[in-house]
Amino acid sequence: MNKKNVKFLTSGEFAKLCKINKQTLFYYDQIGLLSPIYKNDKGYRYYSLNQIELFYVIDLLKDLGMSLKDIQQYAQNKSPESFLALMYQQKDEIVKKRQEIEMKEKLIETKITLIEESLTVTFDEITLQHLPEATLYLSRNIEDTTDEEFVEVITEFIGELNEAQLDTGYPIGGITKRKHVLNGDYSKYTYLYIEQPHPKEGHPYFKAVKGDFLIGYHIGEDTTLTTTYEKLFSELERLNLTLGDYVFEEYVYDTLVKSQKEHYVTKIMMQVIKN
Amino acid sequence: MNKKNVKFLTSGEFAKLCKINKQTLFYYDQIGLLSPIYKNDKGYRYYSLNQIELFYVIDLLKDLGMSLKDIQQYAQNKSPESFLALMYQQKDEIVKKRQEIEMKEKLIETKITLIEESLTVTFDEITLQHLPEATLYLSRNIEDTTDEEFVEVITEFIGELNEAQLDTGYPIGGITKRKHVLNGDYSKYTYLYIEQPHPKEGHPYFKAVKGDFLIGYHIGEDTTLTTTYEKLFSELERLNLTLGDYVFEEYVYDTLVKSQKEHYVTKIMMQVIKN
DNA sequence: CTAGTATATATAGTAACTATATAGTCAAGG
DNA sequence: CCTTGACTATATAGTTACTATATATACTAG
Repeated sequence: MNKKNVKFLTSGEFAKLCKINKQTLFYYDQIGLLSPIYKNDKGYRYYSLNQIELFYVIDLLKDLGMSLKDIQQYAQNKSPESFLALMYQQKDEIVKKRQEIEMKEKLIETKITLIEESLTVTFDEITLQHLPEATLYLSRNIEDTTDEEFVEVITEFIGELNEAQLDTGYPIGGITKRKHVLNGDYSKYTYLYIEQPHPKEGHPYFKAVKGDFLIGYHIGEDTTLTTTYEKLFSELERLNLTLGDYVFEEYVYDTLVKSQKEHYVTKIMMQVIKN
Repeated sequence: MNKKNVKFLTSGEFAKLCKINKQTLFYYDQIGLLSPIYKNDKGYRYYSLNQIELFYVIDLLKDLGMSLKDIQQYAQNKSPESFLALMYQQKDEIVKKRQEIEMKEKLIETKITLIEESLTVTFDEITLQHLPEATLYLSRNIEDTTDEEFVEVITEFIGELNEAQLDTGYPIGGITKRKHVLNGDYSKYTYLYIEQPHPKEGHPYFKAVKGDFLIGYHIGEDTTLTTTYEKLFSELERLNLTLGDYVFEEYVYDTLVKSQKEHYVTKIMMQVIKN
């Protein structure tokens, strides 16, 4: 790229090429990050075509979280070697970034699936269903934790999900043991869990779930859960079923899609044994 | 997720969980984007675990370029249906974003390859090499364009590269026809080109290059290119070679890795025929 | 009861634009 | 030659989304 038929580009043309605001270009010139290679006596800026390469790299580094100041630090002290070092550093960054994006893409897909599914459900019906095998990632036991321990456990749990990219957009649910449910401690969870539709190798604490479940939905705040549990119990009796080892509880609608707590929907899945 | 052993989280705990600054949470509360579900009489904020889902979605939307105001617009008017619509919209966004990241990842890899390669080259040597087949993506003919037309063509060219994701980090080069080179119009390019190491299907204007090339490097500004061209010509004569149809010119070092024009390096590849 | 670590609000500062106001430049048409 | 319209410029103010600081209050462990 050079002279002859390579005319210089005005600020407007170069901005269009870079697909950014002309003012931004002025700003970059002002802070000395990306200055036109030539300024005429009237102060008009002229850029060369190959300066777009530098713009692309600035844009890349910015995208990877580098501040303009840090980028400038490099730009002031250019060399093939330092550029190479910079690229090696940023390679790790971008891999991380790509994985984040991929996770978020999965999150969107899961949310779509879940909400679409939810729209077909009649929340006031209690149904008996056979659930297929599902893999759950479990937290540590939280049956008898103090408040601080509990916070510690969930922080660790959420941390692990992010770390190992196990948060796929499925809701975090709670598992209650039969003995607590029978005791009326409906939400004295023993574990927190998150479903793993595509379980990864090399992660512990997985647990397969399958069997018959009595499924009901609670509409309203958690504090009023009792009413729905009672309905489930009478249905249990009516169908001559015995409560199994665990009850699973998870939000269908919560802060994400409803503004008022009275409209929250909790799904309750009771493991049952047919007599 | 609910009461009993689901203690509320303080602002500090929730911030840690979300991996953000506590101040940011205050800010989100202030603008009404993400408020704690409970505030005690001392003004202490308490968040529930499931509010992290909302935070994740806010974070996602922010990442996809939505402003907090726009996010709030949705948040104020939540419903499963509107959330679903939002997710469908953002799915396209994130696919675009992922492709951008993938392109930038490739860009980094290419830059690494190119710079490493360049570090092994002795710039003051002229060599005769047989170049393998390479696929180039060409611009429209720019042989006899006016300044405005030229700007139009390169804007279109760069636009196409972005559009079709053909900018892989390889430099944009120029092709000069023999007749112009013999005329001394060394940089009266007929086409601009960019190498496509992994050519995609369905794109026109591709051109395969292979054969014998006399390769030299010019150190310094474009305006002094003549000296290197002269050296190449005398080498051409010494080796009893005839100039082929095209000469390729591309930057090895430019604005990206060198601050001063005197250190720019241009690679000149003359197609030659052995007599 | 005190020390240390939380929490809160209020306000100011920052990065990276982004918009506006004002003025100079330039090429094309009447 | 003059005017019109589309460009260019600088200077400055405004915006978004934090981020830091100062000050005060509250909880908690020894």
